[in-house]
Amino acid sequence: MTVRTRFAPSPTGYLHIGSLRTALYCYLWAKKEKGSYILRIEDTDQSRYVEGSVENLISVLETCHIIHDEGPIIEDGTISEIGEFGPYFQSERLDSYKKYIDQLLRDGKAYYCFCTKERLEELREEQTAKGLTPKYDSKCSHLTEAEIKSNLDAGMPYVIRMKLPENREVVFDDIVRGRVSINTNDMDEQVLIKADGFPTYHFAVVVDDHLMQITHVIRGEEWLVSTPKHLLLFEAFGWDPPRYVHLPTVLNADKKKLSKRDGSAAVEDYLKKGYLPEALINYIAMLGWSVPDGREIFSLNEITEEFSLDRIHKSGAVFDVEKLNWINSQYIKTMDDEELAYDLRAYLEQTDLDTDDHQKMLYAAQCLKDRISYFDQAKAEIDGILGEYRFVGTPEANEARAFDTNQTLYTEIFSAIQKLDTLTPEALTELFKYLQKEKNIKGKNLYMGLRIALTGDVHGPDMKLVMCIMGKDLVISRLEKAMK
RNA sequence: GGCCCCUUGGUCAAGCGGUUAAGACACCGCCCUUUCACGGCGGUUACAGGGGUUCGAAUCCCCUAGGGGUCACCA
Repeated sequence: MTVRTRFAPSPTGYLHIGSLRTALYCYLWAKKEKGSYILRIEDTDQSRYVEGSVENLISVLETCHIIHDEGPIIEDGTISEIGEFGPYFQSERLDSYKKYIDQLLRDGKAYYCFCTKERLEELREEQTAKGLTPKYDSKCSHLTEAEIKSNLDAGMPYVIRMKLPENREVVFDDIVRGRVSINTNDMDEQVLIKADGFPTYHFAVVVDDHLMQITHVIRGEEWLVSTPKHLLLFEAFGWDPPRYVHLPTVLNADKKKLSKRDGSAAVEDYLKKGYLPEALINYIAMLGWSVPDGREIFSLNEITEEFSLDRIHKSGAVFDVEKLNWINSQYIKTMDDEELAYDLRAYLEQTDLDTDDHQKMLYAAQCLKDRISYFDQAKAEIDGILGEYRFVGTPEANEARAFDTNQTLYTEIFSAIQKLDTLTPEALTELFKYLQKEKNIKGKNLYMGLRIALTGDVHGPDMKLVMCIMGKDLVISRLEKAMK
C-alpha cells in the first residue's frame, strides 16, 4: 500500500516550530516510502480563522522546501488545489460530513443533543465540585424518537454527539509510543457536529483521513488521548484505521511546551533573523530523531534517505537556540562569498555599508563568514566597523591604548595608504609585511594600535578586511583623527 | 484531581542483557594567531530513586518520585 501522510494545520496564525517538525516528519516519511504528502487545511472553526494565514502557511512551508503533493497551492497570488482527493479545505467538505453523520445517526452510533451551554457548564461545575472528571452525562442519548422530532421541528439548536460503549478498553499500537490503552469510561461523548453545522476536529479528521486514504497519521502528542475516539469512529464506519505516530512535544528551556510567550516559537521569526531554511530544517529534524552514527549535518535529501519512524524519540525535546546557531553557522561556512554577499544585502541595508558596492559586499562576506551564526548578526559586526567612531572608555580599551603610541608608524601607514588607489587585502598584506620587517615591529603592536585607531575597539574581524570594507577615504580620515 | 504518556551529563542524544556508557552543542583549559572569532587538541558533567529477574542490568518487571499531555460546540 502506498504511504500517504498529511499535515493538517488550522489557519489560526503563524506556523509554530513544533508544527514545522510535524510537517517535516510527514513529508519525510512519505518521501522515504515513495508515497504522497498531503496538506489539508482544518478550518472548521470559523471564529478562529486568521486572514492570510493559509497563504502564509503555504509560503513558509515552501521556503523550507517541504512541498506537498496534494492540497492548496498558490499561483499568481490566488489559491487553487492539486490532487484528486479534494477539496483540501475542511470548510468545503461539509457535504461529506453530513453524509457520514447521517449514517452514524441511523446506526445509533451518534445522537442529537439539545443541552444548553448553561446546563453543560452547571454539570461541569457540579462534577468538579465533587472531585469528578467533567464529562457529559449522556442525558440526550435517552431521548425518544418523538422527543427528538419535536425538538427538531421546534427549531431547537442542537449538536450531535458520539455514542460511547461502556467500560471498554480501547487499545492501539502507536508507532512511537507502543501499546496505548484507554477505557471508554474515561472518555467523553464528544461533540461531532457543532451547533453551527460544522464538524469538530474529531469527526472531520476521521472522515477525511479515510476519504483521503491516509495511511499514517503523524501528529503532536496532544492528540494521543483522543485517538481512541477516532478509532471508535473508524470502527463504527467499518473502516480500516491508519497507523498512528504521536510526536513528542517541543519544549522551551523550562521544559514546558514551546509557545509564543517564549519569544520565538514562529518559524517566520527564525527566517526573518536570517537562519537558512536548510539549517532550520536540519536542526528541527534532529529534535526527536537521530541516526545511530551520530551525524548531525544533513541535507533534506540525506535526511529523507535515512529517515525512519522507529527512531523517533518518545520524550519531549528542548529547543536549544545555541545548537541551532551552531548548525546554521556550519551552513554559512559552506556558502561561497558571492552567495553570502547576496544573502547579506537585506540585513546590511541599515548599516553605513553601501550594499550596491559589490566588491565591498564580498569583503564583508569574507570577513563575516565564520563570525556570524545567522545573518542578522552581520548588522552589529558592520556597525562595529563603520558605525560611529568610538574611542570607548572601557578599561579594556584604555589598557589597549598602550599600543597606540607609535605616531611615526601611523604617519608611515598614512602616507603608504594615500599612495594606494584602492584598498585590497593583497596590497595591505604587502604593506604590513613590509612595515613589520622594516620597523621590526611585532604584529600585535602594529595591528592592535591600528585597530583602536580605526575602529576604537580592541576586538573585531581581520584588520585588512576591515580596512577594505571601510575604504580608503574613511581609513585616512580616521587615521588623521587618531594622529592628533 | 482522574486518565494517558515520558525519565541517559545544563541541552540534543548513541545504546536495545556483558561497552573504560559514544558523539554534538554549551562550558573550561591548551595550541594556532594581530585581537575576537574560526580551527585543532584535551577536560568537567549522566543512566531519577528503590525493589526484583539474571552469572550479569542504562537496557526486562514492579513500586515511588519528578516532568509532560489531556479532560471545550479549539484545533
